[in-house]
This record gives sequence, structure tokens and C-alpha cells, in this order.
Amino acid sequence: MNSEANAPTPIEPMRRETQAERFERIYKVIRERISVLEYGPGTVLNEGLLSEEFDVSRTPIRSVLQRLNYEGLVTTRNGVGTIVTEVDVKTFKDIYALRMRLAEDMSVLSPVAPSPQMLNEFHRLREKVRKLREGPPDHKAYARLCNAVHEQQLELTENKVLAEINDLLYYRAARVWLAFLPNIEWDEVLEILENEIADTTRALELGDMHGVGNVRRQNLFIILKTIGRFLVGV
Amino acid sequence: MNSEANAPTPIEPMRRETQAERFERIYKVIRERISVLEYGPGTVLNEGLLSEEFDVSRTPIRSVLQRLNYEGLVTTRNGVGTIVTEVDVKTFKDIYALRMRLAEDMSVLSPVAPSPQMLNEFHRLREKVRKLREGPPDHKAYARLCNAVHEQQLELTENKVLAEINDLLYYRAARVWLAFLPNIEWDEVLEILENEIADTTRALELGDMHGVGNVRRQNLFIILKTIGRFLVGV
DNA sequence: TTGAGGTAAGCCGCATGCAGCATCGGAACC
DNA sequence: GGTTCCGATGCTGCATGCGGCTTACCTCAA
Repeated sequence: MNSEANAPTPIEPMRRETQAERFERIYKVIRERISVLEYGPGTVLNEGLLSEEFDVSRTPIRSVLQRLNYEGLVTTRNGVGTIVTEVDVKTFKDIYALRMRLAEDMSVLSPVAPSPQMLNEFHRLREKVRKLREGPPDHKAYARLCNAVHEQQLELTENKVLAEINDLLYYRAARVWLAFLPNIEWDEVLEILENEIADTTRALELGDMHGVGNVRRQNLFIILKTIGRFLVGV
Repeated sequence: MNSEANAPTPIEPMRRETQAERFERIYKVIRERISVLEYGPGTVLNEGLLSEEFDVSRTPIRSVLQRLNYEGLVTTRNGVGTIVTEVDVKTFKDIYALRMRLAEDMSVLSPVAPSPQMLNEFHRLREKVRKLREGPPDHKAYARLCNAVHEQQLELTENKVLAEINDLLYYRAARVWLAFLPNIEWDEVLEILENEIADTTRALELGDMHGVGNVRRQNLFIILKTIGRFLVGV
């Protein structure tokens, strides 16, 4: 078939996927499904079905689910299945309070100088939000966009450990916000997001990393307050 | 044998250990061994040997090792074994910088009012340090004491998520300090620890939670600086 | 003596069979 | 009709055999 010179693929000539790479791939797929509420809280994940879908045995699937378990996204119950967690109000508040602090820390501890590529990426994300505003509500697309913004924000610190923890906390509680979207005006939701991106970009262009942290912090606060409006009775 | 009234064990009448409990037990044993340098950096852990020691198959041992892997305490390499990680200098600094911030956060976010039991516990710990100062250097006992102090400090916040993260970061990097102990005067090491406990107790008695955070922060700074003395050449 | 190549042993990653647990529905009894 | 018990079903947890990877040692040749 192939080989025999010709060099059709200069780099990565048919390299098979590593174990670790496959694990990471499956992990991220399932995590995203949880984060965009494709697997909503209470959903029961079946090891057998997942192993069929990803064409591996139950063993590696179990590894992935165990990791998601440690990260608080699912809980596994013997004889039943692996269940996507509900985030209780107290935990949600704890996480957001902490994320607000960490947003400041990020700009204090080891901020990175904003690169042109990064600015470009933020502009691109803002454009995507604008596109989304024109169409009808699409919560999944919105969620994916939030994930992408989050991904970029992780790049703003050189402190890898801090970035890791931010990542953990984001995926652990961000989906609560998604669950509240139906109660909120669609355009308002997107305006909040676009504002955050715009403000962040502005601060980045000025090299004002402290400002970037404040924007993030303020945004988390807005989300916390907005959700709080619906929790007064609880 | 038993049963037939008599009630020899009023509570927990011969209840077998749950899966989760066994997992937690094995996990904590291995984590402690790593944290007190019984398994020093570079040590190769063998799934087969561990499964013999704990009298289970390789499967649950693998679960525990995978968790330790996610937490950054070990890395598993195919065909070789599970290796206790070395903490590189940069990561160490990142973690301590973060822990210093979190020490403040702990007293700001959700401090708990100090209870008499807690004060008692701190007094007890201080007594233990005094005992340790009288004897010859015993790094393992010192390490266990540090773990115990850490455990108590986790009780100082009601923010469970914050406590979790503190725990993760502590076990991930605290053993670096232990590795430097041979370079430092034994009595100085214990004095630092006793001072921290004493200062913390004093602040707790005054209900000054902010002070507690500052004491913790200052102590982390001392450790960071002390280690820094030996890293100038690196 | 030194270097390289090959071989053998040991370990982890995966697949799979089996046992224990949880749940649901039907049947039997009150 | 309502309730309780029990059996069937399906799922996760565990044990284990096998394949692939890594490494160390031994051999042989330069």
C-alpha cells in the first residue's frame, strides 16, 4: 500500500495513537459532553455502551470514569452505573468564591505577556460570539464557546499548577450556569460573554494583566449574582 | 461463635469493609509512605508486590496508583513501573506561591469559628513537637507530625473545595522540604514548626482567623526561603 | 577492552469471565 | 386492593491471562 518512498505525509507518517493519547481523547470527549449538558446531571453512563462506542474494552473506559469521579463530575455506584453529579448550591458558591480569588491570583502570581497570537484568538472568539447573537438560541454552541474562552484564559499564567486547578474548578461547576440559561434572556447571556471578551482584550492590549484578572473576577460575580436571583427561595 | 445476644460490640457489629473504604485505606497508606519519603522520589512501585501486600488483585491497586498519578505524586510508565515523582524546582515554587495565596483565602472565604476541641488538638500537637525536640532527629516522625498539623489546618475553613485543593497541593510538594532537612539544624526545624503551632493557637484563641492565615503564609515563606538558600546555584 | 546486537525476563495495559450488588416487576398472600 | 417477598435482569468491582513495551544482561566481534 504505502511506504516505498513517495513521502505523502512528511510528518507523522501513520503513527499509531499512544495509549495516553487515546485516554486523553476519550476523557476530553466525555468531559465535554458533561460540560455542555449533553450528559445532564443524573444521566447514567454505562461502561459497556461507552466501550462499544469508543471501540475499547471496559478497562480503559473505567479509567476515564474514575478520573472524572476524582474530579467530581460523576459518581460511580456499584450495581447501578456512573452518574453525572448534580452540583449542590453550597458547593457551587464555594467554587465560585474560590474562582474569583484565583482570577486575581492568576494576574499576580505568574502572568504571561500577551502575545499577538493570543490577542488574535480573543478577537476570533469575539467574532464567534457576534455570529451566535445573530442566530436563535443554541445553548450547546454557547457552552462550547465558553469552554474555548476558558481554554484561552488558562494561557494567561505561567503557573501550571494554578492553571490546572482553574481547569478543575471550571469544569466542576460551570455547567450550573448553563442550566440557568433558559431563565435568562438569550441576548443578555451573549452580551455578558461578549463584554468579558472585549474587556479582556482591551486589558491585554494595554498589557494590564491585573485588569484582566479583574474582568474575569467581575464576570464570575455577575454569574453568581444572576444565578442567585433564582435561588432566593432555596 | 458470636450473635445470640450478649452484645459484645454495640456499634459496628462485625461489619465488613466497604470497597470504597478499602480503597481509601490503601490510598492513604501509600500516600503517607510517599509523603514521609519512605517511598522517595524515583522509587519504583510494583503493582504485583503491592497487590500481595494488601491482599487484593492488581486491579484495585491500579486504581489507587492512577489516582496518585492524577494527583501528581507518581507517574506510571508502561513496561517499567509506577515511579514516585521528583518535584522540580519550578513546580515547587509555583505550588508554594499558590499555597501562600490560598492560606490567606482560607481565612477570608469561609473561616470556621475555632472550637475547644480544635484548640485542644493544637495544644496536643505542640506537646508532641516538644517531645520530638528532646530526642534525636527523627525525620519520619517529623513528617507525620507535619501531616497531622496540615490535617488540622484543613478544618479551619468550611469551604470544602478549598480544603480539597489545599490537601492536593500539600501532598504534592511538602516532601521537598523533608528532603532538605539533613542540611538544616534539627532543632531549628522543630522550632519553626513549634512556632507555627504556637502562633496559630494564639490567633485561634483570639478568634483572629486572618491572623491564622498570616501565620500559615509566613511559615510557607520561611520554608520557601530556607530551601532557596540551597538552590542559588541551580 | 569496548562496542553493538540480540535475547530473555519483568512489568504494565487491556480484554474478559465471574461474583456481588441494586433494582424492577410479578406473584402470592393478607 | 394493597403489601410484601422473591426472582430475574443488568450493572459495576474484581481477578486473571495475554500481548506489547522496556530494560538489563550476555555474547560475540572488532
